[in-house]
Amino acid sequence: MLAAQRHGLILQEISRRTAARISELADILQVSEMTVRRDIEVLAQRGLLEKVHGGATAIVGKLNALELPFQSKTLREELSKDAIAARAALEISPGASIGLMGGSTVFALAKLAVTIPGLTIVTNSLPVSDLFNRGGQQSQTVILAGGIRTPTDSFVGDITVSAFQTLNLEVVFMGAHGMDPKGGFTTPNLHESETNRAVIAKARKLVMLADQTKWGEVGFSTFAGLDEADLLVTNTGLSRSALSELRASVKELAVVET
Amino acid sequence: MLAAQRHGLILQEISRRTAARISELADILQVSEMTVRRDIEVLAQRGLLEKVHGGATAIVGKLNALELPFQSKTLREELSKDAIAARAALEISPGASIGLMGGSTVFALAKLAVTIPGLTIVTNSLPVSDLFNRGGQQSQTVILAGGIRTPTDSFVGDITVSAFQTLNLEVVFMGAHGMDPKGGFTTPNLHESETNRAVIAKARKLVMLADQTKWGEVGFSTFAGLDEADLLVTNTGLSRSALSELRASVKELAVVET
DNA sequence: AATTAATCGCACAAATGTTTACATTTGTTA
DNA sequence: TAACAAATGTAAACATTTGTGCGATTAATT
Repeated sequence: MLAAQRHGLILQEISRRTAARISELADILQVSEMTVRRDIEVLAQRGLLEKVHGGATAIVGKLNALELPFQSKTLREELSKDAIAARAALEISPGASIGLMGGSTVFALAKLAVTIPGLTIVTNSLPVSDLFNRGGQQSQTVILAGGIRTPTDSFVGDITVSAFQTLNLEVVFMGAHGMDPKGGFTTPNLHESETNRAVIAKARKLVMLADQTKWGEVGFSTFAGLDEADLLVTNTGLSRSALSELRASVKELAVVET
Repeated sequence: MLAAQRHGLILQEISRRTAARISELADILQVSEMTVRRDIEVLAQRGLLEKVHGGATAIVGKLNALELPFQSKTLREELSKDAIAARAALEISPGASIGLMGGSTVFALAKLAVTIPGLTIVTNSLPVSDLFNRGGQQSQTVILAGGIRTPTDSFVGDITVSAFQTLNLEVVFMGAHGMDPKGGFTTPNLHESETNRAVIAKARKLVMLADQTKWGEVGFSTFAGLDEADLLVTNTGLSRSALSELRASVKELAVVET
């Protein structure tokens, strides 16, 4: 891995979690602590993070407060999400009206969408709203569908649903906690599930985003069958049988390299 | 956990509760009391909190400015808002359904409302939602009315309005940028004005909050006449003639000492 | 006022993190 | 591919942070 890549990943990790310790970063990046120290040294020199005893933190005044939406999980997963998001972004044409539902994978897509001009975005995710609010284009319109707030700063419930129902979206992008031939797309949160179902019923085209770790997972509540996805974007790492099951179920399948 | 992270958490806790004792913090942070002492020592050195026997307290003006969303203009205005909010809070009974519209004065009220149990709160203000999200009670329900986001992190527009229209609120609390016998209650933001108008039309009881600096100000758009307020809470400092004009217009007038 | 309880802060040891200097690996160029 | 430069890893000396025990100090209670 290139030093520049490492630098990027360190910044990403720090901005995501507001802080990280040397040992963690060394472990994640599979390099020695000394190398991480040197990386942090130069990044601190450039004012991109702050070096503290034991690790590094995001710069207080900068975008740290905004960038902490989704915590934990591994960097590897993060890379998968980014790859999936990149493929999904091809489905967004400038000037389109799109829906972005809450979740970390869709958030990765949102990061790419901020540069696309003329979009009308409807989302139930506060992190997504924050993202466009901070870095979006003048030509974009962002509507946050309100409602009841979940621990992950998404909004769900009747109010949320009715906001989506007023608006006609060309594409809706959605993540899932689980993806299974029998269980379909699932989530552990019942309210989120209801909200998703209502949005799907209204959507003209549904693009599901789910990395290979979701396969075989069945959450508490199903909000869609596999066959309801007009396009499923996932990444390599699924077994041959899983792929053929998916290919048979979803209308279109895209598998990206991680 | 990094020392820097601990410092952040301590400040957060202090700002939320205005004070905390060493033993509590040590328990929360899972470190020894001595470590908390040392942390508090450096934070006090930096002027971020005040060290007292038994723990630490927030510094009156300073910490609020860092954590809270609305820039403190003068200290006097801040105190006025708090006094007005205290009076307005009397209109909230436990278990009530209330509306809290965006604005710094209403936010001051929201800070008091977090301790009232059983409330159902509908707001178009992200800062208010954040406030309850962080410090609210289990028994409270908070609904954020989504829509288009303004620079002050309120939401406005059709979506916002329809969220309010679904719900029946006992009282709605609202601020204004201007208050004038001819101009009525005004704001410089047209969309905000439209949203306010729609909410007022639905509200059973309207409580307006406006300090004396608002008197005579006429913003771009009027959203209500003075006579539409069921209760106006303001503070001392208005002229005799202003008071008599207000008394004649609004249904009920409360003037608080600053 | 006397007594009790809680809190404070010092000193030291243990654990953790940093730095320096040098060895090793990896990449680049003639 | 030899020679060199750059990047990375290793290890020992050094510095910082943290926890603990304990007497001194402050608040609370009788």
